[in-house]
Amino acid sequence: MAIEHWAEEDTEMADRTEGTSHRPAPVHTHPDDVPLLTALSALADPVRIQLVRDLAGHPDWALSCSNFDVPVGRAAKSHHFSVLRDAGLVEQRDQGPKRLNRLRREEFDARFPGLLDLTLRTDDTE
Amino acid sequence: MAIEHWAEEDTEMADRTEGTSHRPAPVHTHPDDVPLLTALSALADPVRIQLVRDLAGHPDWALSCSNFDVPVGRAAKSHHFSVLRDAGLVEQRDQGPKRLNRLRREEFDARFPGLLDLTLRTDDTE
DNA sequence: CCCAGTGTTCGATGGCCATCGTACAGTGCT
DNA sequence: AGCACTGTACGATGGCCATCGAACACTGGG
Repeated sequence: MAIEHWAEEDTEMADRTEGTSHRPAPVHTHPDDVPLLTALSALADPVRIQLVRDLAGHPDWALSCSNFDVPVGRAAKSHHFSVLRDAGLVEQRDQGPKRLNRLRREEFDARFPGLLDLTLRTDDTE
Repeated sequence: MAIEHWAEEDTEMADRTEGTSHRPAPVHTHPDDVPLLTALSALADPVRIQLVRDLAGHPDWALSCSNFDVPVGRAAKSHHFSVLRDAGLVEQRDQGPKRLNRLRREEFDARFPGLLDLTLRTDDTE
């Protein structure tokens, strides 16, 4: 299960409609291949929760990584997106120099029913 | 929100200046007072997941701490139960030298709908 | 009263992880 | 070409946390 249909390789050339990328494509993990512990660990971080929530508040592919307003530097932010990809929470697509993001709502919810909704709608009163 | 109703009764000793128990009662946190991040962090640990699952497989108050078969020493186990208490996942009650446990299913589920069920029934394929 | 069983606390340790700064690599624009 | 922008890779660092061993505290029973 969980077929990665992404296969993009550093093909030397050929003009493509939109795909000619000499840049390593982001590695994705399908939610079906994600252990529960990985999913929980991914969401057990304040910055990543904020990223997910922010992402949920915008249309798919609307936000590039730099558009997220989190109190960490670029390096850490990049790391967090990597974690979110590995947890099957985020899908990324390159467009120009930017890396657009999409929350994998349905796929993730199919694997971990309710977890994403919980993360999005729980009001953190403390 | 979250009233702790602690009226443990059965101690015979009439003379109670303040609980004849000479042992510090376990400190509990009601799920309503638990931030999402705390709940997720509590469950983002393999040993604690195992504890919760094991607990769910037995009737309330059926298991004392030593009855759980996890690959850690007593000290670490005690620490894990402390974390679970702070996350509103476990309630403990002293009986003799033992400390009996109960999974706070309904209260926790009311605060984080689906999270506990998810933890209990997700099959970890890897 | 001692003892065995149970659980907590303490200090120490090792490892993992979030973060930073910097350097580097692609991309598009002028 | 050069440049600004975007994101990643790398090494280092600091902190948090899971774990252990040992010491301690409480309980009930012989």
